[in-house]
Amino acid sequence: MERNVESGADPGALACFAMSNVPEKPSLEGLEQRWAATWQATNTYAFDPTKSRDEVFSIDTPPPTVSGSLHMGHIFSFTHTDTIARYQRMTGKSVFYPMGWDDNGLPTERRVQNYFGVRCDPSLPYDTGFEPSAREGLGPDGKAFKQQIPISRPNFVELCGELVEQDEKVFESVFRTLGLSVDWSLLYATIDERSRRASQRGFLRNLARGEAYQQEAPSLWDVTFQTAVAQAELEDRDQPSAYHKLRFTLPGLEGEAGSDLLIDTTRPELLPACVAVVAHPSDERYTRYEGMMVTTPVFGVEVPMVFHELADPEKGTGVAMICTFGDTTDVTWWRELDLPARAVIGRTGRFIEDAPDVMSAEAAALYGRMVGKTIHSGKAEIVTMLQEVDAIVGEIRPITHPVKFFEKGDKPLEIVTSRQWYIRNGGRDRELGERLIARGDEMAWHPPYMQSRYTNWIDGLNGDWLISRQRFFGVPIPLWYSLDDNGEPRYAEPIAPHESTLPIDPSTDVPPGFDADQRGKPGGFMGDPDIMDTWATSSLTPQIAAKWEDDPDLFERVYPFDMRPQGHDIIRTWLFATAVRSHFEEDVAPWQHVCISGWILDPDRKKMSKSKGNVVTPIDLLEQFGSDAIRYWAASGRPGTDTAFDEAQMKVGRRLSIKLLNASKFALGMGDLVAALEAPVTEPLDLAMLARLASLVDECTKAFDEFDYARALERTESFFWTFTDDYIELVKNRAYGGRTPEGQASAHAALAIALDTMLRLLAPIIPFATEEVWSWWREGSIHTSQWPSSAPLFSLAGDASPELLAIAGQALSGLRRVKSDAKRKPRTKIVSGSITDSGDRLSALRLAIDDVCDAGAASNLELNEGNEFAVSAALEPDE
RNA sequence: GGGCCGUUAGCUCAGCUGGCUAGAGCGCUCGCCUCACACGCGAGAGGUCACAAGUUCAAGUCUUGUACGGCCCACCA
Repeated sequence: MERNVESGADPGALACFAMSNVPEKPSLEGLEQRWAATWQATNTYAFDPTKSRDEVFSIDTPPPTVSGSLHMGHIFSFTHTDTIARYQRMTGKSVFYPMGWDDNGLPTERRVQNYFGVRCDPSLPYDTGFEPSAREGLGPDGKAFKQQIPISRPNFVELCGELVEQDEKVFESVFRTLGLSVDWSLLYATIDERSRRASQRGFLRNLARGEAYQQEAPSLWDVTFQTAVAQAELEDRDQPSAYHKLRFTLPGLEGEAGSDLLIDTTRPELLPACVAVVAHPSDERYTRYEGMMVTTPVFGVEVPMVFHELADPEKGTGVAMICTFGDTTDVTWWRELDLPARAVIGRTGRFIEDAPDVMSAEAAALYGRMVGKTIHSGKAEIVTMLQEVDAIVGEIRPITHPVKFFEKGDKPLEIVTSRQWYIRNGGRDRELGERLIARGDEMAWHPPYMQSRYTNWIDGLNGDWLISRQRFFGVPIPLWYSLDDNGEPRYAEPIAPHESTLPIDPSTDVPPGFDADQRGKPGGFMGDPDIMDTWATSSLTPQIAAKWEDDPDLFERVYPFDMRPQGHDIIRTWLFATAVRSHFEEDVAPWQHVCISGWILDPDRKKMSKSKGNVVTPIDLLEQFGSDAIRYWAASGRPGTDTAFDEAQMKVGRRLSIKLLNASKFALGMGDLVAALEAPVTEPLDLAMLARLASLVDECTKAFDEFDYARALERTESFFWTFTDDYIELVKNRAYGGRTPEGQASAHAALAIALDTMLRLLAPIIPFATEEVWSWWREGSIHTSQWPSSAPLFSLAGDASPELLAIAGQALSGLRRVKSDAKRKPRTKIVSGSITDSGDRLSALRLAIDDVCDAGAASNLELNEGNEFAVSAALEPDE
């Protein structure tokens, strides 16, 4: 391996042998490329598939979404995982650490649209010659696209694959630069063949066992993406809206004339979809109208007055109109009160052609004024119509209220009735929910309080998991339906492929027993047009990574996984969905340990995000500070804790790495430290340092065993600075041979042992600097070396008091202070002085007094017993 | 409204099962090119541990409550 080796022109000495690998001027620059290449070339992190289950540590990494670029949140949490992987590897485990790319789904579709300026139109035929003419969202004229070119689904999927491949190369490069000890030969992508096979197999098995089912039902629908979405993908956003007080007509009671019934609504445009009005069953203002019909304004449709607990007497006038469908409460009322459906909003978010059939011809004509309009302009139209008949009472009152959005969408969700596939998740089955909650107890949560998010989410579920999506780029639902004589699909009898044929695409593959030319014809068949939700595939990452069914031997050795690292924001989605699948498929929790990372906050304590424009690209930071420095920053963030993006902390990490190089250079300059590793340690100060080191090893081992990389780092770092600032200064003279040969040999041995141990303690956190130093004097990679053991260190230290190092350090500090207060140089000689301290501490200090005198350039130090620690000294005259 | 987390020096945070005279780094002040390191070294200033009550010989550390901040969920008439 090439290195800046000095010429060796110094005719000096054999002693230079040990120095021969140490650069004249150690530096962090270039370590990432050099060592990443070496690790790759020598398969340093290769998983050994012959190891038995108890010798394996397996990690189920959630594949990052390949939608453009990595952000600091990835760097943060992947570093956490990597420190654990490296620790486990050093304890002798064969670490199964695969990487995956989550490349199917909407983010990729959207990125392809923006990048190539296209959109998918499934009705178009495949264009074999299609070449995207534009890149990076710019048209041929260099300006942003005004219009997207429609292309066929196969063309669109091709472009997805092309773009994803480019992105994945960039991702891999960043992760290699960051120093992730991933076994890249285990790489998978959620759209690759193995993932599609596992995903479809998983679904078909859910179907066979009755855990998956289809249903024609109202569900939340994104009108922009034109797909159904699941509960886990929702978020609330505050939106401006307005109360409209509508005048319905109540029937006359006991011969009285009819009267007005006033109803507040924020969605007057859904009036034609009104199927009932609802009040609370104990609300006496309305209970007397039970069983009667009220009349809607404008359309004059008669709807029943119904009663339900969810109607809030305090809200508005205490009575609400039930429309199909304005919100999820409407769906509940509609279902529980067995009301008819009168849909008016179509899948595109516009008013549909056909007026509800309960309308009179006259009403239908009025409805005609809304047909084809968006929700927004439909609302304006109905307000006009209401005003024409004086059916809006008082002012329209603007409000702001939370509205459900698809987390990736920018228009409010509508509720549309459609046929969709679901997987049971306990949302409609309390017993199943309880069993899934119990699965959470089978996992050790780090930090423990994160388990409550899992439990709370299951407790709050209100429906099963909707997994079908009306999109293009993803894993297809692996089913066909036979067509009856009228060409209508028999949805109740789906045709499933045999598992051995997976993966399939029902839009091109032909079901058993049919010919290709029967597609779409009466008596023939059709493929299910939908793809699966991205979570339906990524919930199987343990199975995918472990090569489920494709490699049963591997599966046995890694599943269930030891560790699942992830952010707390995806507990409700990824973690939960994965638990559901493993519960059904393997009847087990998918992991033994769940390690939750926090978020990265910008210095103003806000979550960093692209929209806020406060995102810094990882690669720039890796280059600016060095990978070890960035890893240091990441590893400083305690498990589960949101952490500020802090360049100051990265500088500290860089400083630590550089210091490690320099301190190592000093130690290795002493002579043959490999031989010194076996030499006797005799000096009390050296033994005290080793006693401290032994305790440190225990602390770090315990911390890493508890997945607390941050604690391990903090302890090691703290010791390291004491080591360099106090210990090295104290023994420097002795190590150079300023006292006895025995004292020198003892110092060399202690330096060698301490360096060897500290490098290994730091290796999981700062793999580059430690590997660099390791290469100066040790064989092989530090990352496949053994994690330090405290026992030999305790044995060496014997009954030496670890306190001595601190006592001597304080004495030295006192001597320095005298010089600092006198504004004299640190090397100024102390001609006489005294140290006052307790008897116990003084008797300890006596054991290292020569080292203290040497480090302080002091002679004639008196030790006086007293209550207060104090140092006084007379300095040599100023020149 | 329900749940969870946090509140310790100007800033970012340690402080594990209660025993400290409350620590670190950054920043700040002063000094220093000391033969590993000026991408450095040394010294120093700086805190009634959010507030209140309680348990205890002893509380930053345990209990209860309050305030403030954050996150998740529920709340769409």
